[in-house]
Amino acid sequence: MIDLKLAQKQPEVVEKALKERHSKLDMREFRALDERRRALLAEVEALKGRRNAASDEVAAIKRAGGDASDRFAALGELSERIKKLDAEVAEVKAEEEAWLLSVPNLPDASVPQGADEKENVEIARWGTPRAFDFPPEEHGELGTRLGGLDFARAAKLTGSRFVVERGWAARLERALVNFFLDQHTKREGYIEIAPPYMVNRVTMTGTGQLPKFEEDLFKVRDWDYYLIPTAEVPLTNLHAGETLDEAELPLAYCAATPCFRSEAGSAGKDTRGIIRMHQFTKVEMVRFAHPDDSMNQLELMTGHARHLLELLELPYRVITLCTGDLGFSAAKTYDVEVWLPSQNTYREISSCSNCTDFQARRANIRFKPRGGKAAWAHTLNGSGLPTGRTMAAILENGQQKDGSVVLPKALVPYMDGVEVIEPAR
RNA sequence: GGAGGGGUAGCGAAGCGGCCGUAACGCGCUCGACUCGAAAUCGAGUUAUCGGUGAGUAACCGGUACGUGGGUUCGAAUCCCACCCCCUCCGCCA
Repeated sequence: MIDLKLAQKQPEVVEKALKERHSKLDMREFRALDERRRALLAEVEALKGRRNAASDEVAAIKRAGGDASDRFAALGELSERIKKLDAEVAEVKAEEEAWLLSVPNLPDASVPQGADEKENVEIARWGTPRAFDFPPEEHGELGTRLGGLDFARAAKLTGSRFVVERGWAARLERALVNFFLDQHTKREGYIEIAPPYMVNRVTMTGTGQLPKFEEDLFKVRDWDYYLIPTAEVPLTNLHAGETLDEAELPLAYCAATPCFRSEAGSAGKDTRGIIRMHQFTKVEMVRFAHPDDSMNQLELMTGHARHLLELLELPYRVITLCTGDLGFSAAKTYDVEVWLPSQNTYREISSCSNCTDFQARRANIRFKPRGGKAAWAHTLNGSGLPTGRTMAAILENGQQKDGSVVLPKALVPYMDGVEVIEPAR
């Protein structure tokens, strides 16, 4: 949520941000609601002031042993008017709140201007895509041929956009989770969390998935619970409603969880392989930072995601999302894209964002300097990394002419010494 | 699922329908006194949020908040209803 005061006092700043993001929201709607709310509030507060004063008088009379019942009729009428006005204020306030909740975060000044993903800016590249002397096989086919991925049975069990992993693939999944978590917890100082995979509506609202993106979520029937689309949701909300000690910052968490996404609106996209599933496993990094330090923290955290790909010997590039392509909660986002030989292109494998105070304001996450006043903390999140897309990249980049796959050396200890996945015979 | 107890400031906790929300009391925290310094002791201070006036995140005036949402009442932390969470016990269960 953006700052109410900012919208009231510097509407031009919000207006500019909305324009940069190519949003259709109109500040005039907000202005009308805000003015109406304040007018109603002034009116009802004056009436309440009168009621309070009168109540004090009644109390004084009663204490003195007098009879104040002749005042009750007029006061009752006053209370009725207050009740009606209160209801009106609540209605307008709810509308105003809904409007504010639908406003995306303000892009950071360093974010490049642009309308859509075509105007994202590449800022770094690592590794060289391998030259193949045979046509590289797509990872879904490859994984199926090697007996690790089973889309047919997943479709039988559930439906499309699910996969069954068998043998080496299931083992590789577990190896990747352990490898990622070990890097984060042992080398980079993240605290490992095992959170709930279902959260309530308030939690989903805190990180910005609700109310706007309900159709992207799986909802639990008869409960106000949702399956998490990413561990960002429970991790960021860990400190919802809390005031952190400034000395604790930056605070870093990581978690490996399944992620559930309805993928509404992406019908027909990425239908092959395991790039876009309804369920996938991801290790997520979340950081709570001091406002003055959060942009440094974004660089640091993006570095953690990049380092994993370097250890896995997977070529990648990093892009800065332009204003038009930024996610709802983010002020600045780096996407890390891994090389996929079968598609002859880089595909997103990690998205690292600084949400500044946008989620903190929704979820009420603050920090307090010693002796100072509490302020909104900044929250950041990034993938580090999803197992599925990483597995896709490992399979495609490591494939050999003989149909086998050579695994990255860093994973061998996690695979009980297995270096190559051989075709079954 | 059943029975009972509870939810009030950073924490613990008191609170006969009006004199209790700048919320008793205790702890903590901040500042000061004492001290070479510290501890102990003593003194002072210490809720958040919204609206108005205002250049002001200063000051002043007012509103709101006792888990959440309703209700009763001239007036609710206090009475009634529903829901949420925590604790104890019972049942069921991986």
